[in-house]
Amino acid sequence: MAERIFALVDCNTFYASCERVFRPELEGRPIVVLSNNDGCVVAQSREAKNLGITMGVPFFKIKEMAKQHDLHYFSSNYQLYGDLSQRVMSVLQSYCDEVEIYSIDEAFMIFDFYDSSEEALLKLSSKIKIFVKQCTGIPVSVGIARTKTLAKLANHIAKRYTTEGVFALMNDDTIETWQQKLPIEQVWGIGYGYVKKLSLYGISNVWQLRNANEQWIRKLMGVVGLRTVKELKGFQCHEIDPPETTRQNILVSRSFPSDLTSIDELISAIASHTTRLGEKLRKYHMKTEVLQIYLTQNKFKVGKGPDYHLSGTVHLPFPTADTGLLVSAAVRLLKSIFTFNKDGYKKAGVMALNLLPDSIVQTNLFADATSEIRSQKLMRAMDCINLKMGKNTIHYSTSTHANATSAWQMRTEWRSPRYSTHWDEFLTIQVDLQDELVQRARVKKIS
DNA sequence: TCTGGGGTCCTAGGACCC
DNA sequence: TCTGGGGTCCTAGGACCC
Repeated sequence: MAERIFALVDCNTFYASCERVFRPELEGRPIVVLSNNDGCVVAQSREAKNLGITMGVPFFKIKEMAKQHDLHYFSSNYQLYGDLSQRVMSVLQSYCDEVEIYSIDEAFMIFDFYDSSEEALLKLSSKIKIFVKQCTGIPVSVGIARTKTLAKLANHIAKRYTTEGVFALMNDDTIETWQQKLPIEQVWGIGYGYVKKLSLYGISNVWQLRNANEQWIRKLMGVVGLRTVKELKGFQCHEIDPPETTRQNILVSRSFPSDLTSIDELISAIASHTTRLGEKLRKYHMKTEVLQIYLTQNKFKVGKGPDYHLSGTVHLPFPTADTGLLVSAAVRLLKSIFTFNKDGYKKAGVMALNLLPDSIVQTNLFADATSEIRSQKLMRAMDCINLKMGKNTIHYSTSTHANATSAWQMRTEWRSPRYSTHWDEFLTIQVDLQDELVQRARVKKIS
């Protein structure tokens, strides 16, 4: 039986790389990608990181710098990133059956049917790296180890400390050297809170964390933390998650460009979020029984005392993915929890809990079967039309409430074209054909 | 003027039941 | 009214991830 080895393939500065695929002249130049509303930086190219631009920094704070350093900035273009991500993943899947797509830009693979010498593993990784780049234009790094946590660490080393972009944390000496060298915040599962807590006990590098007393870790960080420590020692606690893992919750939330005080605006926003939620439910073939909504105040406004955080939950009479039913329930719920607050609300969210696959859902005893069928037909028709003609071509009027402006709608000023998913945004290359033909004719004559 | 969105897992505590 | 053990379900909140 071959040894089980994990590889983590991670795209380098993924969003920035996606933008570069279609703008190759930006190779080597600093790029950032902005969050919704063009609020803050969510992704930076290596060159932008070198300028000191960090994840999460508000865009207005670096606008001056952008001018000075010829920084290129983009609004997020999730359709483009999502499409390129799928292409990368399908290349990986051509190499092995066990691929866990962990996020939009990374995936775990199992290498157990290969020769498990370090040399062979590195060779294979390089091959994958080159092939992904050839097929998609996206550069990736590969980390290899016996546990997921170590593979993550190996990937970090591959990215930061090697020119090849592949690295194996397999033999004990290498593991010790790097664990001594790297700070604990590089470990998967150790975030800001634990870094602070652990530093109180003098634990700052990975080697110290790995050698900490397990019972003490269990008390301080729970079973999750204990698993992390065991994985750092090479004991495998995490498996590859099967691809059909179904999600448990679906959330749609957005911040608004400005604070909203009017309930009409909020109704319109909640209705629109709920519409998205319905689309997602149907896309995943799920229904929901429980709907939760929340409103939050602007956390950056100071001196406001306790956070205004309104939330409410409603149990639906039966599981559904019908936008009409969901919207009316959400709006009723909003009206019942809404309290006026002069500073307004900055963000609203709608969440579906207790998800059920639509195949096994029993229809409500009291609902007649025909209305269920009608609802399904209507939703299918709406989804089809909106897919073909564009988002919101057909929608419930609540989401464009009569008294509401569109003050809550998102800003995306600098979005690049959706090159690979929209017919009218394809990359066009202009070639003067006449000229080209004349040139060729000349060459022919001469030869 | 301008500060993201979407998830997971685990734990503690309260309500309620036998 | 008090006493005890054991269990389930739900919710809120804390930690993390990308």
